[in-house]
Amino acid sequence: MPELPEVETTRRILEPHLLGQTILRLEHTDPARYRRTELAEGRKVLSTSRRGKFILLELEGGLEAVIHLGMTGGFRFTRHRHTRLRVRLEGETLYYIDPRRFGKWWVVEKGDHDEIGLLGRMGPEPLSAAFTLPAFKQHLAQTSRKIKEVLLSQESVAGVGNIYADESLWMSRIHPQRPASSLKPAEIKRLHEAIKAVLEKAVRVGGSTLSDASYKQPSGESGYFQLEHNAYDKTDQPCHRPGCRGKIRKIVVGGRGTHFCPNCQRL
DNA sequence: AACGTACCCTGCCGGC
DNA sequence: TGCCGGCAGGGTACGT
Repeated sequence: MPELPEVETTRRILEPHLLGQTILRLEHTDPARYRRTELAEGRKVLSTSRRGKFILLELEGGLEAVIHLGMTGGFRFTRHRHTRLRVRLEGETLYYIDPRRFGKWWVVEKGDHDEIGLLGRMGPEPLSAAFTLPAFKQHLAQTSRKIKEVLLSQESVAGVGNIYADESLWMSRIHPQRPASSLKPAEIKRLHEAIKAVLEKAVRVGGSTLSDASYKQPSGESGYFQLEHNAYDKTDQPCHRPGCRGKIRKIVVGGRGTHFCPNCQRL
């Protein structure tokens, strides 16, 4: 589900439930996926943050819980059939759900991310000042990989997944299969701005809840960005760009379903 | 370095 | 109605 806007929405909703609270127990039966969670027990949550698609909880005692939601991970405030882990707090229980079990938890010494390789090589946060046009330009110049694959790799910019890659490329009128190093300065500038605009808007409306509803906010409420999608999941529908007579097509890029307008996103 | 493929899992949808 | 293949927001580990 969860790309940057969904993860950030989740973090914002959880934060007031966690700050200053003691994690009494983290109950689960899968120590391979949810690692060293016993170290968090009995400790207070000092702060919450997000890096790309990871949620980070700073804990007492110099520890940190790192959570990746995978494809179908999320939280609920009430019991749920796909509960994989229960977070017992002083006054309530949070239910971590994950039907496909691609999500993972780690409890580590704060900042010790050796075990989580992606965290170490992840690019800048797209909604922070660290995501500069010159740095983005330089990253893209270094590789001939397809631009969509580069966006999904997390290494040039953090937190962009399949939906927001398609939406950003549509907005900037760039074909998903263009070699990254072939993008012209004006195109990179459009893409840089599109990534920020798309993610900002999506965060503002609580992310995307698709028809299968695998992502919802912890209360069960939907996000609303799916109403603003222009490419993702719009196969065969007319392109929304004013004056464009194209029709959204679906292809496979980097093994992922990819939606784009062949008329205004040319190879 | 750049691809391709398989894999980790479960649920849902469309076609037959 | 029922079965079955295909597909899904992510990421890793292989091979060539």
